[in-house]
Amino acid sequence: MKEMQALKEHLGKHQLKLTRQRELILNAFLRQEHITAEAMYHQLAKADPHLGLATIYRTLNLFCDAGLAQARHFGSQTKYDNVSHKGHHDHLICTGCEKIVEFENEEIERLQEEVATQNGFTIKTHRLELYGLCSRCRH
Amino acid sequence: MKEMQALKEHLGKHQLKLTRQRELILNAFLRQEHITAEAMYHQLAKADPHLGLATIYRTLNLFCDAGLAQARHFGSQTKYDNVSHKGHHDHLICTGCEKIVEFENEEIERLQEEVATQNGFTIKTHRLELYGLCSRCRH
DNA sequence: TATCATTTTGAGACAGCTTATCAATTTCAA
DNA sequence: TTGAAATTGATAAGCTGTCTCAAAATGATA
Repeated sequence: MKEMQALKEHLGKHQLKLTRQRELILNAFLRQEHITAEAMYHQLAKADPHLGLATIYRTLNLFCDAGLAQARHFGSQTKYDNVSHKGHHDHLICTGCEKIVEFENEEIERLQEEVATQNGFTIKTHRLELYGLCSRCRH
Repeated sequence: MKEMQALKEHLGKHQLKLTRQRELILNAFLRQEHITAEAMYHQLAKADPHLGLATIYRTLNLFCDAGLAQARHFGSQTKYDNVSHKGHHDHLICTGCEKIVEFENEEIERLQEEVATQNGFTIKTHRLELYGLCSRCRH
C-alpha cells in the first residue's frame, strides 16, 4: 500500500513513530473520499472505543503534513480530503444549501500544469473550489 | 456611491434600518479587498471605540445578504470579500519555502464557468491553489 | 416636531470545533 | 531488555462566531 509507505517515510524523516492508532486511522481514512474528524471518531468507536477525538485530529493533521490528506474548511467544520482520490475531484459548493458537487476537468488540470511550469513550479496537489448558487437556491 | 444605494435598497425591501454603524462599516469595507471581522473590529476601534464585534459580524453578514460581500472560510477564520473588487488572482504555493506567486488565467476562469453551467450553478467566487515546489526548493 | 412601534446595538454569555496540557503509556534504537 | 523520546486519552482551554436582552436609535406617522 503506497500510502502506508508514504506515511512511514514521513514519520522516519521527522522522528515520529508508527503507532497502532495511526495505522488504524490511516486504514479507515483511505476508505473515505473525505471525512470530518468527528465522523471518523464515531466510525472508529466500534473498532477502538478508547480512541480519543484529539488523536483523530492530530493524526489527520499529520496526514496533511505527510501529503496524504488535505484540509478543507467549510462552514464551521474541517473536512479532510483523501488526496489519493483527488487531483480528479474538485468541488462546486453551493453557498445557499451547502450542497457539494464533485467534478473533474482535464483541460483545467492541463492548464494548471502549464501555469506552474511557466512559474518554475512542480505541482504536488491542488485545490479548486467554485462557490455559488445551485439551480434550486438561485430562486 | 452605488454600493450604498444597493444597501439602502436591500434595507428597504426587508424592513431594516440604516444606522450610523452600518454606514461606518460599509465605508470601511469598501476600502478593502477582503477582511475578517476581527481585523475590521480593530481598524474601526479608533473611529468608534464602542462599536461591538457582534455588530461587525451582523453587518458583514448583512452585506452578504445584500450581495455586497461574499464570505469565505479560510483556515479557521471567515474572510469577507468585497464583491465590487474583481481583480481576482489565484495562487501558486511552494510547500518548501512557503513562497506564494499570484497568477491569473482567463482560460481557466472560462472553463470554470463552463463546468458550473453544466451543473446548474452560478459562480459567485472561487478559490484555486496549486501546491508544489518552486524551482529553488526542488533541488 | 413629537410620538412610538420596531429594529438595532453593545456587552457579555454561550456554543461548536479544534488545539493544548500533562501524566501515563507505547515505541524503537541501542 | 532498557530508556529516552514520542504518543495517547481525557479534559481543559482557546478561538471564532452567534445568541440574549435591556437600552438606544430609527423612521413612519400624526
